[in-house]
Amino acid sequence: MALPSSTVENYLKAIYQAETASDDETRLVPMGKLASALHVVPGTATTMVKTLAESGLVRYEPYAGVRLTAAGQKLAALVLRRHRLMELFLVEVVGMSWAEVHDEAERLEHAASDRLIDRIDEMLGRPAVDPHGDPIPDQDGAMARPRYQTLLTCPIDTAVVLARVADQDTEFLRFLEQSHLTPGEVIRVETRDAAADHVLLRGRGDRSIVIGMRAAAKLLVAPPPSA
Amino acid sequence: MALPSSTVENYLKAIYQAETASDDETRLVPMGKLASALHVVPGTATTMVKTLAESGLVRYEPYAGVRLTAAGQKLAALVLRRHRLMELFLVEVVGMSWAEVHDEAERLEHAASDRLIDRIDEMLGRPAVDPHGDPIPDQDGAMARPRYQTLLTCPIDTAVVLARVADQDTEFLRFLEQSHLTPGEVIRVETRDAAADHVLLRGRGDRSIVIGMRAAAKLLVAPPPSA
DNA sequence: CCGTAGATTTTGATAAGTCAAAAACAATTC
DNA sequence: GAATTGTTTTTGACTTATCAAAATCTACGG
Repeated sequence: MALPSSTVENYLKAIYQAETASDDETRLVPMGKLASALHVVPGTATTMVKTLAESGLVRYEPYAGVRLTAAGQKLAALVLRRHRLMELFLVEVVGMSWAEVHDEAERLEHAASDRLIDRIDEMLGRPAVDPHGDPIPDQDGAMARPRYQTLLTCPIDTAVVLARVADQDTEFLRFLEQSHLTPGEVIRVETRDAAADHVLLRGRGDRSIVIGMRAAAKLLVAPPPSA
Repeated sequence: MALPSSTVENYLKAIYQAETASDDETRLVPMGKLASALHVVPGTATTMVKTLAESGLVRYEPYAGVRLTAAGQKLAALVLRRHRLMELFLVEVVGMSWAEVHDEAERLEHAASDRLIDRIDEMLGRPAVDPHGDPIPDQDGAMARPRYQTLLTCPIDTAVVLARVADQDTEFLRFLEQSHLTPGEVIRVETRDAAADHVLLRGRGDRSIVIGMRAAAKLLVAPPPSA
């Protein structure tokens, strides 16, 4: 089979991410979701998904949605691998900002050869996660899938380690960077106020930070290593 | 004007390189040359060149050929800049082989942002030439254009410095690498034999190397620095 | 100046992606 | 269970880039 175009790669990646972002991962990804993730009109997504189904990369159920096959999952994971290794490389080696590497990697992931990616993997010491804490699949597409709590669900007044940021928006990442809310930081939730839609954090140097609940849900945390 | 597609970038680059490779740079590049450089049929090149002409990037004279306008030249030079900086980066920072970076850069040059390219330029200390000795244009598209002799034209039995290799074929480059015929090496032409179509060189460690005249013409040399 | 060889242009098709808008469907709500 | 609302699919069209093959042009030799 011919190598997938970057359009195909982007569809597979989007389906993969929609599947894993869902509460119930066995649910089909609806066309509307997929279309808006890819910034195309729904009809375009339908057409493309039908051709992906013919290639055996997805299973498509009309009016219901789409799901990756095993082959599609593997390909999607390898795209994510390229993307995440590239992001980490751009941060660690090239010295680009945490906040801006996503868009760059979004294009480079389709241009880099497997050889280059493996070389980067080696240079970085076969890392497990990218700069946002997203896990990096291995050459076979296998990837650790730790289940984290979020700042909305973790215990109050207990130290936790920020493990992963589930958003790639440049402005949001810049804000987090300035607030020292990057993976590895130890923080504590002091209060949550559903009515006010906010979460009050105590961060590095006892700095206090208030973020909205939507933002808090995007910050994934783990118990501190020594606890 | 919208950003040029990578196809447009490749056409401009090919025209640029055909122009500068020509003895008389004022001559138009014929369609056949351009088409074969890009691995397309001549009719495709004609069609594309006409649309480039409408964008003001080339001047096209039917049945005669094509030439870059000032705007086209600048764009082409910036593509070469991206390509050559990327090649040097892949060799110096990523540790890829001299012989294999060309194809990789061929794809990455269309995906890398100006920001990334400038960062790479800075990391490498604003280098003047790429790993093959090809000059690197600056941000404005300006580039030094030294005129070198070749191993066919340089004086016999005189030390010269290998300055540039005018060929990107991986196999050829691998051969040169193994023969220590890379930019910077000091070598000497011992004999040339037109009938036998060969040139006898004395390279590093007095190693003697015989290459054909076609290959010799691709090795550009300069007088040694201290001579 | 005529004919021909070789290059170039034209013409008609094709493939990949995409959109706009009409048609069809699913799922509620009354 | 019929109507309405919101998705989804279909249809027809468009863009970019390409090829195959026919038509045309240029330049050269006689």
